[in-house]
Amino acid sequence: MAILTGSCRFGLWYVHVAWQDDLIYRARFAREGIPGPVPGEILRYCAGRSSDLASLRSVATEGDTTFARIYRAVREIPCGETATYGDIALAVGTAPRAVGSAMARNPTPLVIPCHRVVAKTGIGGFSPDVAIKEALLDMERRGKVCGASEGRD
DNA sequence: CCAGGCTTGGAGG
DNA sequence: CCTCCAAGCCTGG
Repeated sequence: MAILTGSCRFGLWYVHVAWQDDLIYRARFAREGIPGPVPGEILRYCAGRSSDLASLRSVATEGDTTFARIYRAVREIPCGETATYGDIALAVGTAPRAVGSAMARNPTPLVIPCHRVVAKTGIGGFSPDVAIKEALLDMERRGKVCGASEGRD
């Protein structure tokens, strides 16, 4: 079966996803949408409904490179919570700056919740727009999207 | 090899 | 409180 591509809306943005079953190859935020399906969990998450992004896998966590280890550590941050670049660096055994680089190049945002990694003093950065990060964190803090899709509400 | 990145902590005004 | 500066780590060109 071939890799699927599609997008779904998130506020003023669209999330483009390249995937196959529960494995995500690529995700990115863009101004325009493209036709095609996205995984149900991502669809529900973007709609602000109960979902479980942790059930999805990312190609970014494969291998034993420093970046892969960073992505695995980031993936363990619970929905609704945050960790600093320094926290992740300490856990992985690298420097905060390296964590920042890894987040900036995260090939699968959402699946690798780089939006939950904040600076020690502030929210930190997020491309293409830090407003997306704020929206995601705000949404998670309200608990609506956290947890398996048990529907309800 | 070198620039640059979603950092951080310390020095100094 | 704010600006400036260097240490430190990794990846892509």
